[in-house]
Amino acid sequence: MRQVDIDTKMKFLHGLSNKTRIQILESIKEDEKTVSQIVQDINGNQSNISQHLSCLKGCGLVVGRQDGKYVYYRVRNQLVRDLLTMVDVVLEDVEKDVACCDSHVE
Amino acid sequence: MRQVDIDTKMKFLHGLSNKTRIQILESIKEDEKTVSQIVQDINGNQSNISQHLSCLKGCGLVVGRQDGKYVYYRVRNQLVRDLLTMVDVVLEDVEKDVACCDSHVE
DNA sequence: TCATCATATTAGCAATAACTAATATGTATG
DNA sequence: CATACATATTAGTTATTGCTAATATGATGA
Repeated sequence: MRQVDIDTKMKFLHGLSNKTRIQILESIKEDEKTVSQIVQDINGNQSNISQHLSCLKGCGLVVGRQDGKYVYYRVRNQLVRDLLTMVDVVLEDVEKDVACCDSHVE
Repeated sequence: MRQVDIDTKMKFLHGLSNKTRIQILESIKEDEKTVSQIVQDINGNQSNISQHLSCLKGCGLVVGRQDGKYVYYRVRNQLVRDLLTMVDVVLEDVEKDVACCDSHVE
């Protein structure tokens, strides 16, 4: 396996480290949305969401396209979608594992 | 797909949001190590590494076992290992994608 | 071209997180 | 039971991040 540059990797993972950003990703995981739709969707602040979208774009997690006065954002591709799904799957597994097996260690 | 609690998810993802923690995970991805081995391995500070290990344990990403005066840490299980691998895979794909297709958008 | 609407950017403040040094806990061994 | 060593915890400081409000940019259409 090739070695991925750690700083590039951190920049990428940084995209997943904030609640609002995760909410955005969940919101647009299946279909693209305009900024204002996202703002409504997750009940956020326009400036804030815009900044987070810019961050997510910088991380490569989402892409945007302008259509008239709207900008539509979507998750970059299926692989990124798969990664998001995998996070949920692994988390669920870990939760189960912790519940049953870590009790005596705590 | 079941809806994962967002705050639980954030706690989990927080484990992946720091460079030192990622270095730790990479260091113990294949085989377990003691705290001091990890400290050496990534050239870190004992207190700092210990705190990060505690964080990673809290996130469910790693587990520790005491053996005499040593504590061995390892990545929790194969699924977590797979997730770490997947991050690298997706990142690599995104990098390639950005390099070839996002230039005119930047 | 002016007014309006969608989005982006900036600046300043508030909240979190990370780091270091010092100290505490706990395990082994003479 | 005293000493040494491995790890954990705490406290204080610094650095990073996120938020909000205000303003700027850029597109549309009267």
